[in-house]
Amino acid sequence: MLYKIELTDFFTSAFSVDCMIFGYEEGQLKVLLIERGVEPFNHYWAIPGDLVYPNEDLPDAASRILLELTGLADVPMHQSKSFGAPNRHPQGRVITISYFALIRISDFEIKASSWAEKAMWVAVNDVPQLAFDHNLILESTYEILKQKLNADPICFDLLPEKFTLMELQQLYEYAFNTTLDKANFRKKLKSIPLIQLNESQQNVKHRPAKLFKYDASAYSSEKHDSFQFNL
Amino acid sequence: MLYKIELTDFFTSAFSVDCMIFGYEEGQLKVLLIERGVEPFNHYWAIPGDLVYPNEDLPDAASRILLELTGLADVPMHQSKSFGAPNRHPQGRVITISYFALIRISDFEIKASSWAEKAMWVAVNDVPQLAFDHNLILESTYEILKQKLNADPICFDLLPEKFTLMELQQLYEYAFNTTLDKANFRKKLKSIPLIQLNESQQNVKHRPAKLFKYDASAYSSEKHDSFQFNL
DNA sequence: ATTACTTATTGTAATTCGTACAATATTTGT
DNA sequence: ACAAATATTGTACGAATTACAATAAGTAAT
Repeated sequence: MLYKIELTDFFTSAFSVDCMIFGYEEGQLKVLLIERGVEPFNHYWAIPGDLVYPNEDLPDAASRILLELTGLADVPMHQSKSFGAPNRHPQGRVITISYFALIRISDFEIKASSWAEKAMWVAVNDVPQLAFDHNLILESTYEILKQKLNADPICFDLLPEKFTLMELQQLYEYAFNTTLDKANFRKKLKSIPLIQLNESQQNVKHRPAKLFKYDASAYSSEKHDSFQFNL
Repeated sequence: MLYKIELTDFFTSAFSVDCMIFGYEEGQLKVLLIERGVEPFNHYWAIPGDLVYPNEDLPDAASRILLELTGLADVPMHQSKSFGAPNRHPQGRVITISYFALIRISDFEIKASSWAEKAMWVAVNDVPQLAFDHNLILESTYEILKQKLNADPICFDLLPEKFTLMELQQLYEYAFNTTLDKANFRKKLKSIPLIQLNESQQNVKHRPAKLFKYDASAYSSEKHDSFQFNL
């Protein structure tokens, strides 16, 4: 640098959090978007997010902002990545820390408020051009989600509490854009604690499938070596 | 909030990057630390890191700061996690984005400069109390490193260019604190493009092992399905 | 040169896991 | 009762994993 920078020159930035909320509905993975009602990017669709208060912790900010913009409360979020290109925000230097969560769409009611004009679930494969660098954030966070889907049994956060094995399989087929063998998929599930209920699918024109529940407490009481050494 | 916050109230924060540089030497995984020569936390050991210039991109800042403090240049870094507790920095609100890299210790010369009094390689299992929340950052980044070691062939960034299979095995045994069967370890390596050289270990009091090289270009020209579906 | 010693490297057998199908079972609707 | 549709289970084969054992190839002392 050619001139001396004072410490106070550094304290001229802001940061935001962006909350990518994933849900699964009608056989599609969807993400919750809002329509902005303020400048910049007025009337653009965007990932719900806003500036963090100067004294607010990041997870608290994520919860507050998600609630203010979309009405969603009590959604446990995970940190994703941070984005800090100098010109990503037209009003100044703003770094954003992105968070994500998986929820059951039917368990929540979304309601746009504050400066969000609308809130809507959009299929991840059908997302329009978004405000700021939000398309980049979305792509990047979707990759992280897929990694997690592969490593941890978080798929059950997306499905209804009672689900058929076929629904579970279709979620994976959709997320990874692949097809899986029914019989072999079920063999893989042997390692997961699923409880078969005495209930069946309703209103189908053929043999109904049994409904299952995921036994989260049984899973967490097992040991799960993360070490697999795949190279 | 009980009072109105102006937009300018948000632009009162700063952010930093912290660079966790991992190396492997004498059978130990080590991390590069500096001794601070400034307040706050004067004379504490710390992860090399500093405030980002208001117009600087994050990866550029990481490279600049690592060079200024430790003399390391041309080290490709990956983003780790971000830390933003409101009181993590005593002089104001500072969010830090942590980066990490793996290097061959012998390929670089470290030289403390700027406000770094010293720079030193420290075994990850022998790290003292650090400045700020750097112990937390270190633990968290070490976990991410282990994940990556398991998923990608990045172990070769830590080893010398020519290595024995036993050295490779010991790196994994050390990183994951486990023991592995020699014969079975080698079978796993069948899926990795290794080139056996016409050279052997030197100066050992027993049968010397053959030296190998990793063929990075062969690996990158192969297909590597990330989808494994472990649940 | 011969031999003991130490570690490198390869081999084997039993078992489990992954994969591609095929077969059977159970419900709906005619 | 029977066809239609999907659920669920089974089988067979090869690949991968695991726990050992056996062999090979150097060093160092006799």
